[in-house]
Amino acid sequence: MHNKFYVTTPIYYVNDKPHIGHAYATISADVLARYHRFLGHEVHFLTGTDEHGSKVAESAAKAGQTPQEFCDITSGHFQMVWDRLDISNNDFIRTTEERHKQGVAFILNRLKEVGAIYESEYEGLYCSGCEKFITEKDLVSGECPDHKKKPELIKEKNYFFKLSNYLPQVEKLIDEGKIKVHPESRRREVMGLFKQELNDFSVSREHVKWGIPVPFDVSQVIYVWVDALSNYITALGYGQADDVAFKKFWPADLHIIGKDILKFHCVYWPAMLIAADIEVPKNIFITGYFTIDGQKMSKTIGNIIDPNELVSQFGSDPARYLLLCQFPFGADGDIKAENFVLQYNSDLANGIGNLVSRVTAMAEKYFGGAVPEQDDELKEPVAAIWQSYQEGLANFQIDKAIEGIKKTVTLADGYIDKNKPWELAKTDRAKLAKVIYNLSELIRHLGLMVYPIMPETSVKILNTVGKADFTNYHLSDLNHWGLLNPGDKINKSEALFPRIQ
RNA sequence: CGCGGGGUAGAGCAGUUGGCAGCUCGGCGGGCCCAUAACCCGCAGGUCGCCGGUUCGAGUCCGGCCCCCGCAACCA
Repeated sequence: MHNKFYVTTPIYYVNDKPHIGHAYATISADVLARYHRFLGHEVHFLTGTDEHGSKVAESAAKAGQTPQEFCDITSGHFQMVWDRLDISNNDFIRTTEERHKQGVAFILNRLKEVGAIYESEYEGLYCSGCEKFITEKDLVSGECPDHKKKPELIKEKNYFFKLSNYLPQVEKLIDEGKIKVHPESRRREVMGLFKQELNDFSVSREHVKWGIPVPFDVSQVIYVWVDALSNYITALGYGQADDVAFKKFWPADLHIIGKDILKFHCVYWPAMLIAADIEVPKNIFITGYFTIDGQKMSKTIGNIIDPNELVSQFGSDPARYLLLCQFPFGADGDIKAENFVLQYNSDLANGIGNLVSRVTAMAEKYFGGAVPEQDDELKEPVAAIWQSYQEGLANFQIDKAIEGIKKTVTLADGYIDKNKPWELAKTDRAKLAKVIYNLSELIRHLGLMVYPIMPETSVKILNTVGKADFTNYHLSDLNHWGLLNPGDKINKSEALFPRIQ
């Protein structure tokens, strides 16, 4: 079963609008999904929205909507932006869907049956104005700042998950690499968590109304983590009548997550799966965080960038590229909004776009748009680039793929400058034919490399050399040298990425 | 002393086992004229967060300190 690939993004909380952090995680998953499809693997790519909890209910009330109406609208924002970004997900799970509710109820029952869940009491400060528990830190001179009331100390009955029972097994799985946590620095962070106190966690709430009822106690609602994490299997049909997809695709080959939810995915989730006797995910990749102009992204600072704006300004492919090229996959990085224009112009317009334009223009000008005789002068360097490109993506290093694309462009520009085709046109037609062949074939490779990251551009590039129809091929059929044949038609490319300003 | 990540050129980042500090963008100067005023070559720019230690030699190893970030409001 090594030719399937199941990749997930976090499910995004609907109490927020999509921002570039969400987009970064989702685009990354999309790149890997597209790459694996291109390898010929059977890919299942899941994303979705997390829709329960008191915050959602509050926001809905503020907006004068029912929680479900509110969720429909905000979940729609995510679906729309993924559509605009050409995200190729196979499924979109919403935690308010019936299939998910069924699956979660099944899981909770199962955890109860195996004795992983026990009843206990949660004690906390409760504000009747907020209708929720608040912490001491929230208090202003002993009162709830929103309602100017003293919260009462109350106890509520809750169900808890016996995390401690499973911690040694989870630690062992991660230590032995059965669950691979990437990058390495994050793996160390997770191993550090086991040395600290990790408490059993509550899986239900009595006062929250907007949620999935606990199947064995309807006075309670299932609390966030069991609800949210389970999406990765409920979407595949786990706990439902039709679980074919679950049998086929689980365990996940890759969960992509943000660092804020590392503990839940690397500790709680495997523990729940072990308790329920379900296989654990193979890889968990923690993405870095953007800071903007050195500052953390936040609503209060107001520096949040809407991915829709990027698409409107640059188009879908460039938006994808610009987000991915900021820093190595897995690292944090700072960005400046003004840099997007600079990078667009240098990498895309001057780099990829201009190269395709100059090569196809020369092919047309010197050989009437037909591929001249074959040659393999650039065969070796291209093979080397492919190797690091593929090794990189096999380890989820999207930055290596981008590096390969840049190297290919640099190789081609340098090759043109070295050989000066405009001089060969006057002095040495035979040599010119070889140079143009090498460049045309190189463009074809560039088109293939670009595919996972910029799918539309890939087709445009491959169209110029008449090789855009690759639906029935795998990458391994296409990424070796010499597939362009003498006489193949080359079409002069229009500007792929018009310069901005 | 809670745990973990990080501080390297104007900006964003690489730096494997300690051995002449690199990449991309931006700036400056040259070249070219096929191409989207694009491309190629060269130059400038760094007390590698601070202090101390080990060493023939430290961005890298050790100790201490400062600052930023995540775990821990909203949130990938």
